[in-house]
Amino acid sequence: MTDHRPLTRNQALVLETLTACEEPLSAYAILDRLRGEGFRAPLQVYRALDKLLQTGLVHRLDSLKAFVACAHPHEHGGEATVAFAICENCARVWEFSDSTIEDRFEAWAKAENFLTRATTIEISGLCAACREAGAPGEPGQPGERGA
Amino acid sequence: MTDHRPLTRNQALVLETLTACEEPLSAYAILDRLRGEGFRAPLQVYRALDKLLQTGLVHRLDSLKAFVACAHPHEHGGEATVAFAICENCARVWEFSDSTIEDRFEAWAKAENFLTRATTIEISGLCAACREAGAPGEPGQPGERGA
DNA sequence: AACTCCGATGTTATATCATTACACTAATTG
DNA sequence: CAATTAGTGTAATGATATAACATCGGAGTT
Repeated sequence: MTDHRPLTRNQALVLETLTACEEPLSAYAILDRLRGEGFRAPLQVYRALDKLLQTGLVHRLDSLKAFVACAHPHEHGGEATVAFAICENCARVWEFSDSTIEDRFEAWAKAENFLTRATTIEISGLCAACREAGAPGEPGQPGERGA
Repeated sequence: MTDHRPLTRNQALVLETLTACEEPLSAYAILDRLRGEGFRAPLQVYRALDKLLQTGLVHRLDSLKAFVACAHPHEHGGEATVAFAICENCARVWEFSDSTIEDRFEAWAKAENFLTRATTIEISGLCAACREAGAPGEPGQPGERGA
């Protein structure tokens, strides 16, 4: 299924850009970072992303309209169900999977005779570091949104 | 948290539009359906949607960039975690929740000290009726994507 | 009533995200 | 070499969402 032809220059550049960045990047943010490499139009980015998404090397975060390099590209060939936790303060992303959760979704699908094609799970909130630092949104933290 | 002031005219119109429709609607589709009621600009829709999303009467489906009326508006005040199954063929949406799944997410969050604010779960695939009808995408079905 | 606050509204313009259409290149394979 | 297939470059456009600004109207004052 996942055809493993080598990455083209554009695909490699886009993947490198995402891998080098801690945070998700929008397609246009990727474009801006690659202008020095000759990128000029959004399509150059979107086309590379299409391929990288197909092969599971990159994920799209719908809730952010942004893209991240896969944290575990070797582990799944784009098959497994993955959940993302996204810090609203620092924008970092944690990628994890849970077989119990997968089982429950499968059970629901079986009961409803629903044929699952793709599952998107995104959790927004505050990561541990940002909570400690008293990032906005943490209840009980002084000095924020007082009025 | 969920303040229950009555809906304004614009909010009520947007909610009625979504409730009357079996499928999710984009903001611009809602706008078009409400031009007869005097709607002229996207903001009129987006502002009503903001309120309806806050109160949990409407959900946004990130994967479709579209909005649906909540199927169980009385049950949760916008608090519970809900999963959506979306048929790629007929566009209908099933809304369900599963306490085991919620528990697993909570367990992950606790272990990582992550403060969850919102959870988005969207499953794309084919519903039972569309599978039976041989909708595109169903493997083993004759007459589709032969070449 | 006059005053103030706040949420909602109407309108224009603009920002952001994504795709269509078309012409062309390069590698693969019969 | 012809045919096929993926990829590329460019311009134009479509689709989704928000910013900025002026105004309105109800609720609670004083």
